[in-house]
Amino acid sequence: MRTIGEAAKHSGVTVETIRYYEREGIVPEADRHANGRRLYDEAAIARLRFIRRCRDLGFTISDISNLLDLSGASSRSCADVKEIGERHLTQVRERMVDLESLEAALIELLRACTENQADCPALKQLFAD
Amino acid sequence: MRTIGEAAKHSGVTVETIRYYEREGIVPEADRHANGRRLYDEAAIARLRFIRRCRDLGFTISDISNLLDLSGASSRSCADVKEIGERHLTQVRERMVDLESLEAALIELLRACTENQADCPALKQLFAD
DNA sequence: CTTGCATGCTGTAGCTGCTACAGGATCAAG
DNA sequence: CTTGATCCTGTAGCAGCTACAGCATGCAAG
Repeated sequence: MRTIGEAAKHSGVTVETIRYYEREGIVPEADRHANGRRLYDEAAIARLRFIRRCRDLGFTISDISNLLDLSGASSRSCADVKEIGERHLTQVRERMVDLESLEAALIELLRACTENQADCPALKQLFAD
Repeated sequence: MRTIGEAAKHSGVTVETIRYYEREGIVPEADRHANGRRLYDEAAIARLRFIRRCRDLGFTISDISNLLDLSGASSRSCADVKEIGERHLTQVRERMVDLESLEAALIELLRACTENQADCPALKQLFAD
């Protein structure tokens, strides 16, 4: 059984964030030592690491809660995981498309804005009726 | 001089958001009618429209404040605008790169996860040491 | 045995950029 | 005069943490 600091090191989740996850019910309440300090076994640390990886993959906390539930359930879990993952993948791709049009718009905005002119064409465009 | 509702319609910024911008000092305090209601002239509405367009381009409120300041200043403003714009463009491109590796990681994660198996390979991978 | 630093605890406020009320006043039309 | 739209202020909520304050405890060095 490890302290919260060690759990943080082994999971890649900060101490503050671990406590936040517990407060929000994203992970179950940790066991406590007689002195009141939290204690983490390997399963609890694996759960934190799992959350960390999911966050790195951009999943929402809500999705992660569902994934954690599925990891407990046995039946159909692979299909459900796949569904959550593909929905997220779709959202990632939508964001990429958004960023591409953003990029194009920014390039277009700054195109005319090359000289050290007082009357900036970019500002003019943004202020136009 | 228009009411806040009309300013909202003409600028594309909602009534609530206009009040929020004022509260936060992002736009100057609006003039008031004798009855206490806010009044907006064309310049104020153009400012709101400007903010709206900048937000659509993904600029932060902090950048937008700077851009608004520059639109008042005369000297060097085009070079400064260009700098803010290009810094933002760089960030947009960084986010695109991030999303691309996210996409790749998600595809890889879900690759093995095709069958309706009970022991989901994706979950297994996320839980691994 | 003491000193002092690291770590732990709870509780609360802040970040970004809004959005959504509650609870009331006022206006404009029928 | 009534009704419904619009306005006002003030406050709380969203996501997902992060950063304290203010205190208690543990552990190693001297």
